[in-house]
Amino acid sequence: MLLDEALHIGPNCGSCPIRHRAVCARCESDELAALEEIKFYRSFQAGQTLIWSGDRMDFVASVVTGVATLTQVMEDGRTQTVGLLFPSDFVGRPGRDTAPYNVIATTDVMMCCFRKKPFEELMARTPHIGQRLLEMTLDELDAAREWMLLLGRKTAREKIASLLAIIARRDASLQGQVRQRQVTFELPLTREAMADYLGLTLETVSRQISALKREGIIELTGKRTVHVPDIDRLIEEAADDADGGMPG
Amino acid sequence: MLLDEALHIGPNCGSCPIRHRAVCARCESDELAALEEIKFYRSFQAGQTLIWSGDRMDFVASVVTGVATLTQVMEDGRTQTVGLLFPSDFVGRPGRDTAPYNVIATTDVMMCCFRKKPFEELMARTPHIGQRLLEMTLDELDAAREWMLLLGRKTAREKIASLLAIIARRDASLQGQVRQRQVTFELPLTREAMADYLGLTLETVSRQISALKREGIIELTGKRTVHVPDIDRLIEEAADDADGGMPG
DNA sequence: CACCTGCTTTGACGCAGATCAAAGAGTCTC
DNA sequence: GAGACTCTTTGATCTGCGTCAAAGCAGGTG
Repeated sequence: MLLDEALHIGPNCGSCPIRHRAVCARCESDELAALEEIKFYRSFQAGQTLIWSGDRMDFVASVVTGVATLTQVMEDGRTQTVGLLFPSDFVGRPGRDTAPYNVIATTDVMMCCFRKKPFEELMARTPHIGQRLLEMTLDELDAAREWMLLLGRKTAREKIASLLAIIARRDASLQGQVRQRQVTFELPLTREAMADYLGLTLETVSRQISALKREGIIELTGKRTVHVPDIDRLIEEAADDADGGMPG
Repeated sequence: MLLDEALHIGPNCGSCPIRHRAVCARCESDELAALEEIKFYRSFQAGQTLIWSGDRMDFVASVVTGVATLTQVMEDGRTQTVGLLFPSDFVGRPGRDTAPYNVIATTDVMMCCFRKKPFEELMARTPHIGQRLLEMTLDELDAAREWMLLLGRKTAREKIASLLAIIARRDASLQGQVRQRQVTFELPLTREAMADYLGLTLETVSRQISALKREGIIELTGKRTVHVPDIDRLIEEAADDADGGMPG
């Protein structure tokens, strides 16, 4: 299924689904042409580790379709996910050559990769790429800090509600939808992956999801399809101030 | 005392203590001259809130001396510090005009401020500033993600040891020291500020510090002066892999 | 079909860290 | 130098979440 998409995406940036959100968003057609020269697609299956922490990185990349996680693992096995990568998110850091985290596909994933050396040279020549990357990095920093509040101070229930709200929001924005009261989406993560992201155990994740279900805040079809009858109630459970961190 | 320093720092970037680490690090002399035109110094006392979350920000700034925190506060008062600002660290975000966090001085602080509008214009013209800011933002993102591991997965004791190790390291690097087995430094934070950064209560912070003292891993003179007889033992307690996150 | 294997749910119990409470220690003011 | 204030330490108790254990529920395979 993902391979089909790959065929459709082809080598032409003009028809790329993340053209206007990714690191290339601000590029003019000549800059885009230069990027096309050094890009290549790679696809991965759900569960595969794309990049191992400590490995040499000879490319940087954008997620085109699918979801991946950035995770850190301590020597004794304790695991913390430090970032969720959705379509248009950027992987890798210009000017560094070993990966600091594991990157793991949690669904099938398609990546648009650029060889690192030429990408860095291109960045030095074309300010639009660096500008966009700065913007995206600042957004990621904000997201990381929002997550620090979650990890440090929220209860298990608030953590789950926050995660569901964030996935619902990203899912909607990918489809360019306006904000709606009801939403339905697929969970791109196993209970264990959620636990790793939320700083919980998988048992606690399961129990809290059951509790939200019991109280009618969410409805499940199978284990992975979530329906939220009233998004505001979910956001209330997340204990975020204001609007739950809508882009602004 | 800080006011004395302010007099000494004066308008001349050439003699600035953070000249080679701050956002202006890569600037040539003409770029520096342009920055000097729009800069001004402000100093604050320990405990003062420099910036309130939600406030309009009409400047960006570098910390010259002292330490400040970035903190988020939930509606019910739960507080999480999401960043420590040491000398040379940057505050504010070009292209955004309301502050997302409280910025609080935990010691007396001197800031080198730039009016936002002219700074943004300057950034558009001089790539060196944007490049350096990207580099610094990527470093902050790494630090935020390291902190996510701490908040999500470390024990109270490991959290305290990690914080002490980080302060010791930043303190040493500010004085350009090589790595030594023994170090002594001042804690720039109250127990409560430490708790807010570590996702703990102040009582737990106090208990864990007492425990580390009892076991000879640290020694205290007064409440704030910490002597570490063997930094490697402290890093071991922090449960970081490898070298405890030395710059690399 | 029976038997995997991976993911999830639910239950019983224990503990690290939170909460509540009180007292010590340093500094400032009058 | 007595009182007030802030910061810190220490003790007693409580609780949310982790740990350990077992069973349910797909989907895949011979």
